Amino acid sequence: MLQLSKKVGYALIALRHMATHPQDRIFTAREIAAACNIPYELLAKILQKLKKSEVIVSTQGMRGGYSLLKKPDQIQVSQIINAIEEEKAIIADCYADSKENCSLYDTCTIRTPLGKVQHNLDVLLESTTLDQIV
Amino acid sequence: MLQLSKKVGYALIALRHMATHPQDRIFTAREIAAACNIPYELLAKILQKLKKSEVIVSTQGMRGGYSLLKKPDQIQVSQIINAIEEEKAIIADCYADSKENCSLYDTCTIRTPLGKVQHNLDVLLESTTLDQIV
DNA sequence: ATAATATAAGACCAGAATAGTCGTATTTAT
DNA sequence: ATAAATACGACTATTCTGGTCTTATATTAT
Repeated sequence: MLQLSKKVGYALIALRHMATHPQDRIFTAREIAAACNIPYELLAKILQKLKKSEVIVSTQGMRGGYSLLKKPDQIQVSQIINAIEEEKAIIADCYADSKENCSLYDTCTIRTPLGKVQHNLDVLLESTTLDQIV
Repeated sequence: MLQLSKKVGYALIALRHMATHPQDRIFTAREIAAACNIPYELLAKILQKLKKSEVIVSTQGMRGGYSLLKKPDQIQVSQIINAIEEEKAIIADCYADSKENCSLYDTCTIRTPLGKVQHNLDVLLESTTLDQIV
């Protein structure tokens, strides 16, 4: 519960691997998988998602691979999470879908405060960048 | 991902229901379930966990039920989560279990920073209390 | 041109976690 | 005694996740 998935963990480890080497280097998925002991096929999909989210760039074909698009201090943890866990609300929405179900009042007073918690969480994850993890 | 479970949501909704009524009232699980449109058996187990974690108190037998043990501003969101999701790490640990797996260096540099994120998350959830959600 | 090496993409499966149900025991007021 | 409530644990079904496999496409070396 409220735990980062293994995929996000793998993403962080892989990005860290890239960040701790010269910035212009190109890394193949296979190389990172071997170095970090991550299942290759799984990592390949993770890297593809990171590419779609413009965290890294790829060059296809022989001698291809991936490299960081931004500097580590420009890559937010929230961005990495969102790249892999495509767009879910961090905090659950209110489950009651009509006024009568849950509340005697007209205004839903649980959705908004939960949203605040979510927002605070967002801010926290946005303010943490890759360089703080490397 | 990084989403509160439905159970935690139900717990929050139920506690909110109790907090918006006179503090000395006793609520039956069935009453709350009906009012908040939550499956009764599921809510019953949730309330039992909240009782074990001393968020609410119960009186057994006929005319029994549950009532808040503390005032809403004394009930932390983190306490509610922990009551239901028995003791899990919020942020993933480092998955590499030996030096060779992940890093060229001796010290694991990913565990500690992630721990910082986790700590910030803990602080956030501890500093949010039920009264802010009601 | 052809072969080799790489990303790209999607189907597929197994195991874990979650949500929800059911049955039964126990407590207590009437 | 009986009715109404909590207490507790087994069970099921569904969803999520991690991981694998297959195929297609792009690029480069030869």
